[in-house]
Amino acid sequence: MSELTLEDIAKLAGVSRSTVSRVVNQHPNVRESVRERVLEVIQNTGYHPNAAARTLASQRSSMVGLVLPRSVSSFFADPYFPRLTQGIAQACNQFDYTLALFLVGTKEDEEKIFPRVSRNGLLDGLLVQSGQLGEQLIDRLINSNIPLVIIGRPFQTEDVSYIDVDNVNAACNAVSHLIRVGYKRIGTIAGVANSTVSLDRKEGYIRALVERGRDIEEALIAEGDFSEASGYYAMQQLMPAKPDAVFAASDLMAIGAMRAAREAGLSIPDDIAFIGFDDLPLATIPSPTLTTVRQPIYQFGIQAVEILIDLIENGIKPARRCIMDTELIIRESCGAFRRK
Amino acid sequence: MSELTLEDIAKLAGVSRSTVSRVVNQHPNVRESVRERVLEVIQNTGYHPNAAARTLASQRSSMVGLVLPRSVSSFFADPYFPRLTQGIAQACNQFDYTLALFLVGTKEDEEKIFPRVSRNGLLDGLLVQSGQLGEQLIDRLINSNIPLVIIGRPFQTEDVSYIDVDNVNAACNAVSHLIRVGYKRIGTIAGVANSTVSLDRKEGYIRALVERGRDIEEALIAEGDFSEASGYYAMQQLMPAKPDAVFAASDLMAIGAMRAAREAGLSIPDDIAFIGFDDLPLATIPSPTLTTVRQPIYQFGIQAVEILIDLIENGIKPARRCIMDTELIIRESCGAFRRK
DNA sequence: GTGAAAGCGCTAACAG
DNA sequence: CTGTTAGCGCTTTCAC
Repeated sequence: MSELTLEDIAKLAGVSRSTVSRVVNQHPNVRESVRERVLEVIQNTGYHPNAAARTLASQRSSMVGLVLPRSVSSFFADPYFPRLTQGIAQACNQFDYTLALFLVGTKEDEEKIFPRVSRNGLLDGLLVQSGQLGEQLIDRLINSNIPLVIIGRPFQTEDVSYIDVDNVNAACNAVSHLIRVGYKRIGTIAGVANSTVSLDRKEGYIRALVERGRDIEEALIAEGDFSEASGYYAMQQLMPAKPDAVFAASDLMAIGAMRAAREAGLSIPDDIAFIGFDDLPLATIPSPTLTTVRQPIYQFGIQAVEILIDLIENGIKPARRCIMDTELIIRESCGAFRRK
Repeated sequence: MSELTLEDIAKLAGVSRSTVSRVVNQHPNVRESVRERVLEVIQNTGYHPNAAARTLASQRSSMVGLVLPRSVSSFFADPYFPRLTQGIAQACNQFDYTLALFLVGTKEDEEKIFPRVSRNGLLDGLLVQSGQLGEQLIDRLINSNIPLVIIGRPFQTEDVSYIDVDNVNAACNAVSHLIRVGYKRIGTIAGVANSTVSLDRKEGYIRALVERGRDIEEALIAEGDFSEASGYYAMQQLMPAKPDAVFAASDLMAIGAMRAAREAGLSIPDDIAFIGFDDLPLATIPSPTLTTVRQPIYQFGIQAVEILIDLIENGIKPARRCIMDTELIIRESCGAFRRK
């Protein structure tokens, strides 16, 4: 089919190239009759403007990139990322942007990818999942001055646009709920310590206990990597401290922890209660179903894109911030329905 | 930083634009000393060629698209897709291609996306997940003559490059295994009927039974949509027919079915055995662990990209085909370890 | 409202 | 081996 150019269409419609360009770009200054004629030719020929030429001339590609850094790529096992990606892709469709996906596995990948994500790289803007410590990619990107939205609170927050949930409060609420229901020895399975999410959720856990005058016991704090398996192992570590409730920093870890508890002969939530974080669809599958902190993951993706497009179209200063709400979804695993 | 052009670098290095271009593109015809000098300037300035200009001039973008059509987008809940995407992204990194991701949710999305994925759309080639009936997008794409690799056997197979596993054989082997272990009333939970995967796996199920002279009972055949929940419901439908083994067309459905069986008070694999398909990481989590047909999902992605690049660089004729091997992974749920 | 003309930054013959 | 010269297909002033 087509290898048609603007010039060809212009000739066929009996107008100049500029006029066709105006029609294509919905520019107002075109006589209605002319517009119709041109549109018809475009229809009939199945013409589509050449994206590269357009990008070169207009300095706009209508493409944004999503960068999922090193530590994250393996997390692709966590439904969180597909869901986030889906929200982002959905928003891109809606706003007529194309989404480029960069999974950064290694330091080497990072080098390779850099030219493609920095200015001149065919991208109008960038979404970067972060919150990792020592993410030097982020610093380079910030310096390169490309519109950039960080997903998850970054360590350095000056002059950076980002979107996040209030992890501290969310975690604090979840743990407070456990206290309210009557649990005494509440443990937590935190995420890897080099990320803001993990730190914030752990801080929320601590805050809830401190607010009620409870002691913080190191033996009641374990660490996982957000995976099911890590939740399972973390729970085994917690066991000797005899927790009667556990707040896990992700649903997957909560589910792994429940598995460990069940294997150890504990009954949920009578012997031990659990609360997770995310509210993935699979939270409703185990029995008992999982009480968890709902994050609006999909909305998160949509928002991120909206902010990015704002940055692209209206300049990157001042930095935009967006903190989204969470909600404690009470199901069976926290014992609220039984103990009360 | 940089808004530098080839021209600038040329001036700084005291050579012509073409020479710089040659250096950048690793063209051999450059004197070593000159190359070094140019390279140094590039280093110092942090110059990166403008991708749009390059694409326009060379008619190559080094970008490929991955299209996940309508029916599939919701399936993003199935770890299969993230895993596949990961393989593809990995291969793209390796071969220095950028990956554009298109999640087609609605018919409307399809229209919007079309210009961006057809010729002129900034993409050198396309990977399309398919095997759906009535995927008219595919036909349009084939006609548009863009290098295209279909992931999953498409309905129309003439002149199309695709990559798939031998689903018929794989399913047949799985079911034969159940027969060998001694199960008598083997049911299946098939996928939605409008896809080649579902059809092929169901055919394999039937073939295995027929080969052993067994009857096909409609009441032992249920249908799901590959999700956990659909496996759960399909199992409930199967229950009245009293199957003593079930082959499910996906791990997720197998897990859902096992949940239903357990709730009905059946013990696995003593009362009823299960085999899944995919071998997702979560197949090892339930107890008993899930026997399943392993697909090399990640490798699948890598292969697909390799074929696509071959198509891009060496022309799209003749169509390439690639059928990958599967492997039956025997764990606990099929009862092989107990019954024998 | 419309056309002519000048690039956007790069690649790729073609001479030399 | 290197520089000169055309474009790639489109957007965007600037006149008319």
